[in-house]
Amino acid sequence: VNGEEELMAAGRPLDGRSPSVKDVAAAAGVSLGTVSNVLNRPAVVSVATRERVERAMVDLGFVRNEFARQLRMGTSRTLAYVMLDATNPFFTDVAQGIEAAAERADLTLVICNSNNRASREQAHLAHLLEQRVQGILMTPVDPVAPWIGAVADRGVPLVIVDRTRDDERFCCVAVDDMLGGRLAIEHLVDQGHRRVAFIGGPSSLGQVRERYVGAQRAWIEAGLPAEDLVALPTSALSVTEGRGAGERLAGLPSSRRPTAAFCANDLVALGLLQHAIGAGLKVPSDLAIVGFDDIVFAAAAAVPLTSVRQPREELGRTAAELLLSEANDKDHVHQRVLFQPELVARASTLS
Amino acid sequence: VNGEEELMAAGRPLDGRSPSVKDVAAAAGVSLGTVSNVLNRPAVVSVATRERVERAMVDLGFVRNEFARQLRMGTSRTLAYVMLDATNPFFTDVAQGIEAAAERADLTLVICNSNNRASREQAHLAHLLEQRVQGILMTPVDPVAPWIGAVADRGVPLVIVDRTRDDERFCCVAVDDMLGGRLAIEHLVDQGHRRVAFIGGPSSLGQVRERYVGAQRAWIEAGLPAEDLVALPTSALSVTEGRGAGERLAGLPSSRRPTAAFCANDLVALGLLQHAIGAGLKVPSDLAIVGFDDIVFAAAAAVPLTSVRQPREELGRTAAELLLSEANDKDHVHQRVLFQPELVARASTLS
DNA sequence: TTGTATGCGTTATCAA
DNA sequence: TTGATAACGCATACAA
Repeated sequence: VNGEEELMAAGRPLDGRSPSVKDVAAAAGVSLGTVSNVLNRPAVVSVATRERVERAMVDLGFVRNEFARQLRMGTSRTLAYVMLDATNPFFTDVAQGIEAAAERADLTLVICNSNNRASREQAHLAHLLEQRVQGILMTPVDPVAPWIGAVADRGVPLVIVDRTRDDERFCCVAVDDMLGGRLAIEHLVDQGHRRVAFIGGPSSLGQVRERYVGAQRAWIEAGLPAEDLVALPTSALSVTEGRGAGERLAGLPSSRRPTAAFCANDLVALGLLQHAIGAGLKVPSDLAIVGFDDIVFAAAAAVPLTSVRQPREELGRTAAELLLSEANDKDHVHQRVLFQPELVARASTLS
Repeated sequence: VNGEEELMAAGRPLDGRSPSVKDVAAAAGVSLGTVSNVLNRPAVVSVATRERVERAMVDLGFVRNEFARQLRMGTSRTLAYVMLDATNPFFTDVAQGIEAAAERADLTLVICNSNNRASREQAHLAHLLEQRVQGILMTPVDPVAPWIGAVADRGVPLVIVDRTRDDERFCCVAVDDMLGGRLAIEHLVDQGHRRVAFIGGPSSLGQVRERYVGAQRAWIEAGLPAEDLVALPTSALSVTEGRGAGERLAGLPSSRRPTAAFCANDLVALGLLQHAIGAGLKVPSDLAIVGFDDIVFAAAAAVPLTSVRQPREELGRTAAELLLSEANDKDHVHQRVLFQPELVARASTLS
């Protein structure tokens, strides 16, 4: 009788849907619980039946249904990183650091790209909450957006990466942008520049503001007149915007034209550099350029780019570790980690 | 009695777990089915109760459990892209194209990074199958890996991006790498080069092989001796490997040293360029360089890089559209789409 | 060592 | 218009 059932079960068609533990159980002639044991506590089941079940699994092409599994278990094994701009190598390096930490903890990392749009960010966040992810790392479009706090309020561990927000509800891992701005300006002043452009935007980006403020302070402390640090706002931190800024810079009357530019990131700096060279300017003698991030392409640029280096992978790794700490340690206390950037001087400022 | 129950329900603690439809129903004093209706067919429920339920939802901070939802529905609303190398701007551009198409179809895209490792790729794929994703796009480490066919056999729509494989089970979207290799070599021969290096690897990468074969054919057809197209294998397509290849190139006896290099991608080309400039070589007069992909940083390089351009976003978009077609159209027929690359000549080869 | 029964949170089918 | 109830596939406590 048992054998007959087995044959019938094995022959039963699955009409398109993928085989479940129940199907495997039927095919192997065992109970559903035994199949589950094979999956989760193989030690507890006899070798003979285990082999029979495993055989049935491969025959049927059984694949665990993660939804059912995690519905039952109540928690998922995935981490998420909501990235600000997937085309910026800085963030992909941060993601590498996160991924390394996630892999060590045997968690899967899914990466979402908000592409600098608050609406996308919000949509991703909502989706991730519905997915009951273990935790979320994010580089927000705007760190003070209310929905970020809402995530933390729901009890989902959250870590802000490369931004800060004075909030008791989550950890932040960032780089001291104000110091970065200071380093850039001190270097340019050291090199003898007395009129400098700050290029970057939009000013809604906190890191742009902070880099600018750091630059301003260093400028004032050097005893230079405030109006000689001229801000050229851009609408994004991209190569294209950098090129555009180059045009506007060239359009300034020579009396007011800066001899150096501090760009809010390397993409802008590379765009500016590209435009400058195209316009026949010599870098650094006609125009010195400092970038920010020290992405891998900065050193390979037309003129190797002086840049403010951030510890990219370490940023990601640390953020992931804080997230895991929050998820696992009952007495985790939120921290605000601030890394120190360092200036890497190259040909774009060294005459 | 009803009011009393409502109060009791509202007061019931959730001991940490997030509120479910049941909790919402209790808090709103309605049945579970009504809550579900509010979520899925709001038109069918009266305004008064709907508002009461919605109020209860925000009060409790209700968030749909995607696991339960999709367990019930049988299918998820997510697409996945298993990327080969997240730090290569080429692939992030492809991902942008995919994402655009996914967004239009109201699907969420999750990005996984195999980081050039077959084991990671396999792990990601297994996880995605367990997640019951609607479909998978991937740029495989090795297109003939058996587990790729296994995915298709399970009935999960799959599209190979930027690689080809002669297989009836899925679509491929790629660029004619052989033509790309041909274009690069024809251009270099046009420029008068008679000894050229092909730099790239590992040769297990089909696209490296194809670009090489295309180069070889064009070389032979130009009537040049086969041994004057010298292959310098690398162990990866990275900036670092490009620099290393530069050293090996410099180490060749001058009689056998090529006057030009065709690199299997732009990262290698940028590394080579960096090394060449560091070694005091003039590009292109001492060494001409052609890259592949035309990533955004190619034009901004130390010497703007001649490169073979691929339609990156279009590649991604087309792949995603084929995937959606396979997922939705009953009579979808698998296709092999091959885009034509084009050579973009810049200073690194133009004297 | 194996089988049975229950529930996770949701949607869908009924009946009321 | 609403409420009761049955799956979805899995893991587990408990019974055998």
